[in-house]
Amino acid sequence: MRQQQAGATPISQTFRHPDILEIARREGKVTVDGLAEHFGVTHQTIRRDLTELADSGKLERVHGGAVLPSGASNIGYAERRNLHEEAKNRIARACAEHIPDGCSVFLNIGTSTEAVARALLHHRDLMVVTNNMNVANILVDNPECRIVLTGGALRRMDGGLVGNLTIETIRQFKFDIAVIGCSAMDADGDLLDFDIEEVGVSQCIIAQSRKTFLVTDHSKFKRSAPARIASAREVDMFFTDLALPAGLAEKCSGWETAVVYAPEE
Amino acid sequence: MRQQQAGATPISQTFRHPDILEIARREGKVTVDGLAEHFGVTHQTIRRDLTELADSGKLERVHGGAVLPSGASNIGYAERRNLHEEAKNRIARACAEHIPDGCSVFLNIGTSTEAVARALLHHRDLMVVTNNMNVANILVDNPECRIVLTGGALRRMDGGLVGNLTIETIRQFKFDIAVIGCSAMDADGDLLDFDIEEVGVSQCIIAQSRKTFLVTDHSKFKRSAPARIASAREVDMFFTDLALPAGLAEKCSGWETAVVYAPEE
DNA sequence: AGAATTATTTTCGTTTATGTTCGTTTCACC
DNA sequence: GGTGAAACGAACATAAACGAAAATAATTCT
Repeated sequence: MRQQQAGATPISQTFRHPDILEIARREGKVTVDGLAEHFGVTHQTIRRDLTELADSGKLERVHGGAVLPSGASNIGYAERRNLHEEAKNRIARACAEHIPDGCSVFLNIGTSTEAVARALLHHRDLMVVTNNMNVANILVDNPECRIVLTGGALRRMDGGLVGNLTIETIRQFKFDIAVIGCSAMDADGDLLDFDIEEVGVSQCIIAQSRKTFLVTDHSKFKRSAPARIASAREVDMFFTDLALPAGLAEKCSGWETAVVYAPEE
Repeated sequence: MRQQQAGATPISQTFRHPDILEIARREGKVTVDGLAEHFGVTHQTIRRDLTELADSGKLERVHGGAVLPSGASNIGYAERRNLHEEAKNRIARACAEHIPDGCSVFLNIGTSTEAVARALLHHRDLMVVTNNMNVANILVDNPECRIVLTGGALRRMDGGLVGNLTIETIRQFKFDIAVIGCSAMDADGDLLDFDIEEVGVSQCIIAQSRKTFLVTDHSKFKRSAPARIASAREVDMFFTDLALPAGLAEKCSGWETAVVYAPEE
């Protein structure tokens, strides 16, 4: 009789709940079948879990599974997040493995950096500075992580905080590691972006960091973009999923830019 | 050997506790069975350990073991939000009615200001600046609202962004309306707060605004707090739910502070 | 060393989570 | 718009996990 939940439904506690939420956040949805197999339990058990998670507002129940509660998610962005999602998560995990506990990190705008945030959920004693509201919302769940947001106007499209406040804030810090993405990358090893303002931010981040990590999946190799952020020469570690285009790998080794491939597993 | 009473601190400086936390953080979870075997003790002992760790908030108990606390450890805040929730919403609606479309507004930290944010979900063409992540997350759902976040360290307790970045950001704006709350209010009409840092922020907000709106439910009239934000004299409109204490209403009318009561309906 | 306190184990009745079964609802396909 | 298959929720049985309390072991203190 001692520990009674205050309100109405005494929600059951199980190992699965945190995992289910993590999967849901990563994949955007979960299925009863998939979870039943993943955990090796019956469908009915998963249904109970999903019902409870839905009752407490963490998920939204649909036939056959559950999805993230509607609300904040932006459609176009959500689609882009699902694009190459598997690869991004692999890359992010590889990147997180090279981020030691206890260091200070900047996470830039971008779906890839958000994946890194999710991969940092179990790191300890981090200090994360970010101009990305989504990153902040993700890392709130890591109680051992100090979160600092740069100021700026909230861009609904991607949760980014933009404007001159951003750079001003960044100048006040010196990071151990900067984690950045890019919209495109050309054969010369130049990192490119669509948004000129963001380029300024990225350059500033690189300047304020001891090490620069780049996270980019292979789809960026084929594209181009108008604004130049920097050269891969300035990057210390480059995390990606597939082999670099001809010539680039050699350039990187010449520049002492370590290339880490996230295995397909 | 007697059982501990809840009120006192159930101190048990077992050497196992740090290890258990260490394992939990590495694995994300711990099992009673696993720990019992690992330490060579009985299940019951491990259960006691886990109960203690859970009571002190380090872990979250689940059937068969424990997991890391699932983020948002702001139980106190959630409770406070539910406190007088109805009144807060009424007050917030009254306040929102006095905020015209198309103006610029600052929303400060606090449960009352969050209620105002919810009441602004259907306003148009607003520009809202805030140091409260919750406010930003709420107003994301209003597509006709520009949102600017101040920079700062994220305080999980209440979603506040704190630190000197906050004031620096605020200084760069001039608001039509500032919406602030307070922790307490005394008979002289002074607005009080528990946190001295927040007082500085509130004062800065008032200084940068053409009008100041105060939202506070009647429970604040009976309390006190150590730090002084300002006098109600500097407030233009004061939104509350019940009649002001004797004398204060007269003072307000002398100060040209309009008092708006949110009807019980 | 002996008493007092604290930590752990043992035991036992109770609670909780899960699997199973079955009738009902929902969805997708014709 | 009807039909079959899948998904669903309720009810029950069971085994595991649980908490309380007494018994035992390991401390600390004087």
